[in-house]
Amino acid sequence: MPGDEHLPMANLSGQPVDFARDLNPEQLEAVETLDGPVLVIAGAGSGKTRTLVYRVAMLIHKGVDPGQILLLTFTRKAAATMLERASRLVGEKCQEVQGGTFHAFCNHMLRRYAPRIGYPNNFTIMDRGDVQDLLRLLARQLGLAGSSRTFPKKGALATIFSKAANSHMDLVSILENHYPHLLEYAAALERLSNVYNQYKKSHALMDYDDLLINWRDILLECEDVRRWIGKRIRYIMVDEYQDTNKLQAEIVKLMAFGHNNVMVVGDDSQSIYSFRGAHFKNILDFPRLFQGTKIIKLEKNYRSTQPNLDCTNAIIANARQKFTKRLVACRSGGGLPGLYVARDEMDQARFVRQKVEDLLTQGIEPTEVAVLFRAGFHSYALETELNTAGIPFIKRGGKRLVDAAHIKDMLCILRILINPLDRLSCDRIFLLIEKIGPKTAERIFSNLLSSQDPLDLLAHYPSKAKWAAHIKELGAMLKALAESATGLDHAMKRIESWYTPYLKGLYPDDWPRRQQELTQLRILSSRYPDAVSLLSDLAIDPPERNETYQRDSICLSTMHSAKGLEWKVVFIISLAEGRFPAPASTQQVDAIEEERRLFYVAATRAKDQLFFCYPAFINQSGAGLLPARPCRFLEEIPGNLLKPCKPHETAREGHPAHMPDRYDTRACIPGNTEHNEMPAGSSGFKVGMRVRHPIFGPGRIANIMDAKRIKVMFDVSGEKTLRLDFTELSII
DNA sequence: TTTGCTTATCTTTTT
DNA sequence: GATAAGCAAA
Repeated sequence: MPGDEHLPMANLSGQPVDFARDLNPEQLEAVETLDGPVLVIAGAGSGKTRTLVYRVAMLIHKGVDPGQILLLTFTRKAAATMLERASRLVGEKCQEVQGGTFHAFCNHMLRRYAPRIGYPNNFTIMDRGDVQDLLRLLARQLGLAGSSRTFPKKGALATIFSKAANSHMDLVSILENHYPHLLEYAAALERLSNVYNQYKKSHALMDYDDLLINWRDILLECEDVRRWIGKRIRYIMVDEYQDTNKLQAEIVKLMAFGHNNVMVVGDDSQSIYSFRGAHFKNILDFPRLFQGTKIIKLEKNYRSTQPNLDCTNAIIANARQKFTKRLVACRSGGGLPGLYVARDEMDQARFVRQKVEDLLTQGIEPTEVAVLFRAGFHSYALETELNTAGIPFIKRGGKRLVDAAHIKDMLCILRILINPLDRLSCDRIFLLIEKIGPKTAERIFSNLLSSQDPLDLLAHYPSKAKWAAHIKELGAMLKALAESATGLDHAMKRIESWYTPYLKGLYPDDWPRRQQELTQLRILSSRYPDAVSLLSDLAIDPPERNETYQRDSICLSTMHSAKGLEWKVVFIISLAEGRFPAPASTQQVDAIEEERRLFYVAATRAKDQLFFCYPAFINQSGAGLLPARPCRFLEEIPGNLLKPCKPHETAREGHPAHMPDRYDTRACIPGNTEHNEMPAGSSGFKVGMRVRHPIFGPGRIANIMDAKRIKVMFDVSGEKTLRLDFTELSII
């Protein structure tokens, strides 16, 4: 690239940006292709972010107005990080670049254009919990709720409706494809779905999907908006494109009206959000959506050391779907990833804690250490361990601040201020008051419905019942807040002082802890001008629960939330069957393949050191402590690519006494399977046992036909009948 | 009608 | 180990 053509840019070091020096040829090509559709297929750790950052810098360098650049990423934080890095290259101008998530951007646009489709600008966004509550209410009203024990639960309902919305299919096809056992309820679900959609429209409510659907519809129906946005935004970039769905692809296409300057970046082997309607095929469909797409592949891995990459390659090599690229490592050196077989989850937690302590004394920054796991609750034991050891951590994923009951209570007051006839919020608040149950709450609400001024009615509620005084107090506060324009800050303080007695009554044991979270909420809300923007932001971009701003915290995260991040040292824990892959995913081959990609995502987060860890005994709900096998993906990694870790000497002292003596941790190390090989023809097999075949892989015994023949349902290749005298089946 | 008590049931992942 | 649903008493 001829550097002298470029005006020198003022980066922080005072040196002009040297694109050719800082980027490899493929990255450079992506950065320099400014016009037309571009698809960048980028492997894990291939400098995806770097490429996007430099492209933003290049666009600005070429004189593009920063306000005309849109950077859509998976989280708002990711966008902020990228723009911060870009501003180090080209200065402050980057702050004008539009950046954020799809949902946040759609929300932003809808606050302006919602009236086009019959919504007010101050519509309320429902999070998943709100949707579930509303569905339960509507199902009850339709008389569907108690109709049968097999009627889908509210969570399942929300998932089904959302899937239909995101994948552009009608309800019946979704049921046929994914939930055949619910087909008998097709008519009822259809009715519920219609009622739900109508209710949302008539009550100014939108769920996450509506943010996308409604913005898409406005773009489709209003040519002037389409033209306006096409002029307003000249360059669109989308990160993590493998995790977008059809709806989002449509929106991108519509917004690129008139210029088609779209660059999407993604990795089909890291697609882990199919439950949200994403499919890795979407990224491969991009060239068909945009004629003349330039395809660039980034296949060099800059993040990980070779031994780590050998492991991750082994994981993805067994995927059924063969992926579009092959990763080559750039870094050399580094030790083998460690494998620790813990006795149970307590021991696992101790191991991680001790390793972390070692690392910290070695001078590794806490922020360079992460512990990853499949589900939020897998880290409970570790959290306790770290707390007692005094090691600060932040947890990503799992329970959120806005899920806490006391936070919801506070926010419901704000919602009532925006819309006094918000049925669910009113219910929630009325039920706080003593002697008001479901029936009374409903009666009060129906009175509100038929009144001219609902808040005024509350403030002077005509009733001699014990609870009436509390209702009046509530009404008076709401009325005062609605009529005064003293700002959100003041309102939050007022609401909190109203709520405090309820908080103490509701949670006599731990109200101080909860009150701290209320303070956290107040600090958070002080950054917002009004309740509408606070509520929509909380719904779209929920803050971490213990965002304590501790700089020196290690990170505990679900594998999903670790997407796009990297650390020097990464522990992946609870890699035992029954924990990972998620038990719910082991029924379908597609789902298992997604779990594999998830494992791949997790393992590729490590720069230097990687530790796999699993407990040999896990606590299964109800059944108590059960022996567990290592996760199937872990077993697929050749034993010579891993280094077994020994437990710490000090850890030994604390061993639980109930562990069987004959249990030998070496037995579970992959590659060391002699111990459990069954002699051919042995009758040691039982129906339901998990077995492994040298070619077909893992499976479950479906039937034992006679002494020599056995039927096995293999996880990947389906049911096979095997002759025991010819095969080497091992129990796993 | 509300409330308090018991029991069963599960636990993916997230914008 | 939290949380919802079910049942009996106030």
